[in-house]
Amino acid sequence: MTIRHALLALLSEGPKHGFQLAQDFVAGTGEMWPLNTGQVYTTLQRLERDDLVESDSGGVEGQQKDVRITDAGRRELDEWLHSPPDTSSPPRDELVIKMLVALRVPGVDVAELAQLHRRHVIERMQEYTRLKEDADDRDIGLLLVADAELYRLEAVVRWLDAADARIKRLPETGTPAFDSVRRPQRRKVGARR
Amino acid sequence: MTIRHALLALLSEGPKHGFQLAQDFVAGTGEMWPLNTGQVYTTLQRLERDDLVESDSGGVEGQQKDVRITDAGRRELDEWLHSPPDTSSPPRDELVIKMLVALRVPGVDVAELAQLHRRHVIERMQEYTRLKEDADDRDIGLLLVADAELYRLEAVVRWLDAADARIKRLPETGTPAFDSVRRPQRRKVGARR
DNA sequence: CGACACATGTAACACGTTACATGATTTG
DNA sequence: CAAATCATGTAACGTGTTACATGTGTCG
Repeated sequence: MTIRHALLALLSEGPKHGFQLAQDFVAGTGEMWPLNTGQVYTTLQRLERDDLVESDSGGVEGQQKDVRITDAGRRELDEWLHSPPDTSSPPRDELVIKMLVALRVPGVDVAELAQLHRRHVIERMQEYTRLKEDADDRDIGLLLVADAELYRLEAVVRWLDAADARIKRLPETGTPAFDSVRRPQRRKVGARR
Repeated sequence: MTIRHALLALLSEGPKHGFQLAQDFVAGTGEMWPLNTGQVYTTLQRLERDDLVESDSGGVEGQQKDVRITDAGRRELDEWLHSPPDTSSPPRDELVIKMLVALRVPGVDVAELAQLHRRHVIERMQEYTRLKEDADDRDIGLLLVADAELYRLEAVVRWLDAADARIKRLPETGTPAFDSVRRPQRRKVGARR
């Protein structure tokens, strides 16, 4: 749903054609987030199907075709801008799942894994820091995206450290495989939502 | 690719059938991440197609069918566990995109938007904090997931504040629509990767 | 002319989600 | 018996990704 609404937002500036939308999007993120041009057209088709945009129907094929946002599109955009992402359950984080399941894989040193990933994250933080230093101060898109990634990665490092501490505090180091395979499903009381 | 490998990990403990995998996954996250049972079966099909797992072929239909991980599956799992998520470009963050494009939507008060989202995030942080307080100390899955979400949300708050500051520091408050529609595409030099 | 940017699209595929259909087994 | 749980699956849909095919305009 992200690209969809982003295109809507870019169209709220005024009518554009597909190629320009793709470029505007990529340029707007300081080239941090690439976007395949082809995807723009498929997304535009869906937007048009849902009456959120309209285009110069008929016209010459192969020529540039201006796309306009509709009133319904403006309403949809406004709602999206003001709605918080995903109130239900927290987003599935690949690294979190990785560490979680690693606990159950026989023969894996989880603490070592945590350190491995920690090093990777630190390296990437350094990359983004360098990138910000070299960046044009006016490229607000790049700066905001780099900021976001830096804060996010910092949080990952903190979590890895906290997770490492939690795991070391764990009592049972015995093989969990035996338990888990045979143990009947325990019943949870008061599951949330 | 996340579920796929998570199932592989759970199967490395020993042979299981689909339903049990689904339950193990959900229980392993302290019920934080739901998983539709149906998806497990489709994912298992793909895993079997790729020779990462094998099952008791033929057997009685409708009965529980044990699935085993293969050697190739073990190698794949090990590689996944040790590889850092997505080195190429930073993950697309919906909130970041939202704020980025909001800058270009006429008639939107971006600072106000930032505060709106900030409040939402703070509320969710409080929820997860409460959840952790009420949780069973032994439910390592729930604790780790809640930790991850808390650190993540904290980073979001920091970013929102930083973004707000950056935006207020911006010089041009004039209508950007005019520029952007007419201005020819500027050329970026030295685009990264 | 040839390369390159501009411009529009399609095809195939992977992944995830929801909803639904179907039965077997257990238990109040 | 009826309801809940266990268990396996399919169908439809949305979104995203990569790769490809096709053509126009411009400029050295």
